[in-house]
Amino acid sequence: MERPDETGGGATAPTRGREVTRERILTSAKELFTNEGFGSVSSRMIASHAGVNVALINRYFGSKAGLLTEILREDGVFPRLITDGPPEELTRRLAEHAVSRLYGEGSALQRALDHSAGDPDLQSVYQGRLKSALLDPLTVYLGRENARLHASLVAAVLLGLSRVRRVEGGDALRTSDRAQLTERVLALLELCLEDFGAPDPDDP
Amino acid sequence: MERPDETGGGATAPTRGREVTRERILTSAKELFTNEGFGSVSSRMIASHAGVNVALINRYFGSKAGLLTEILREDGVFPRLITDGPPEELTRRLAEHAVSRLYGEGSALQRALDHSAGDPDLQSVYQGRLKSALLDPLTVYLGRENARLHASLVAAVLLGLSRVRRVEGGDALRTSDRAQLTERVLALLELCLEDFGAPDPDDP
DNA sequence: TTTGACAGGTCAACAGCGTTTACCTATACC
DNA sequence: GGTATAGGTAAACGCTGTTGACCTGTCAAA
Repeated sequence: MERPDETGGGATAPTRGREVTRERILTSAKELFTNEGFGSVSSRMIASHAGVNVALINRYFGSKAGLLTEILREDGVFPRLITDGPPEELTRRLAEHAVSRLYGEGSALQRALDHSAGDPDLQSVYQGRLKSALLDPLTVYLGRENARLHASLVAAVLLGLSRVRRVEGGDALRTSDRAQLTERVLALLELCLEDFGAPDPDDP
Repeated sequence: MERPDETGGGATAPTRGREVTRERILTSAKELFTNEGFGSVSSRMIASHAGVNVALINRYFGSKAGLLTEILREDGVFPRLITDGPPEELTRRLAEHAVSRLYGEGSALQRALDHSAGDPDLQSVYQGRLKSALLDPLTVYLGRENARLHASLVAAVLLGLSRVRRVEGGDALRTSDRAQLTERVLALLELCLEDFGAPDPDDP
């Protein structure tokens, strides 16, 4: 289990071994997924890019989808977005993040994977991720009646935006003034979170 | 040992022939895609269900994705939703349609294909369809400044809802009163269409 | 009636995929 | 030195969508 390499005193980086191989695969997969998308990159491509045998992908990650899950596990921007910062600015944080994604900012990996969303093999990965990275923390964070429903509406707006961007290439959603767009998305999110049956709190 | 086809004078339905075979494939594919989704249904499954040779799918439709394109070509609910009815009720029509989809109503085929959205092979099919069935007609229909942007926002909300439903299984989005949900979606859509820079018309 | 053309259908193969199985090999410990 | 074992390998499995070569039945002209 332990790495006898460093305990032995030798400082040379090993080119084999569990951790090294895992890392090689992760790095190559991340790079290839980013540039080509999940569906277009085969296990054999990843393996050969990593200089590693194909079978090792399944040995270490169970499956190609498992490899992606592992990659995504490290990179959770939404939970931080939700909890980091004052609650009254939650919607603004989310809106600005969504708009920045429309403008092609944000993680290249994320963009590539948005592009691959819907692959049958990724279905469950994406479902789990949407839940664990957005719906669940947001539901908990809201912690009020119908929290899940409000969270789902917010998620719908956020996901819908990135989906339309994918189809439209972002052109249509970028024609207008960015600040205006941000405000509009902000308003949409706030409308999602508004209590049911309650009148507009700004308009008593 | 079939009898001579209608050209021979007989009125009996032929079991072979270009149109018959095409129709058999289309029918089987529609049924299988509806029940299993695009990605889970193989060409060979379609062929055997239709009682037809696999190669004929590619002969008549070019590819499996081409077959799906042909199926979708006939079924355009959104263009009708947009143009059929008074303009002032457009958002209500869209909202009610979206909510009915959340409740599992509407075309089973559509639901199944939502479920398969994102398959790499379907990417272009879906992009074309979203444009031709929703974005383009809506843009034309709005026909005002920033029409494309407003249409994109509407599309984002609609697509986002169906996507979250897919992930959540529709549970979260159905917990509340349906009428309330419809009103909320309606409000979201109206907010999408609201002119930029214009103040709330209900609140002069 | 014979011939030829040709649309429609069949079959087997191709290259690729993700994944699994059986095997080898180099290292670590007794 | 012997041996257990983690790490790595090669070859296959069953599947996919797709293709090209080959039949076959029907029709039209000779």
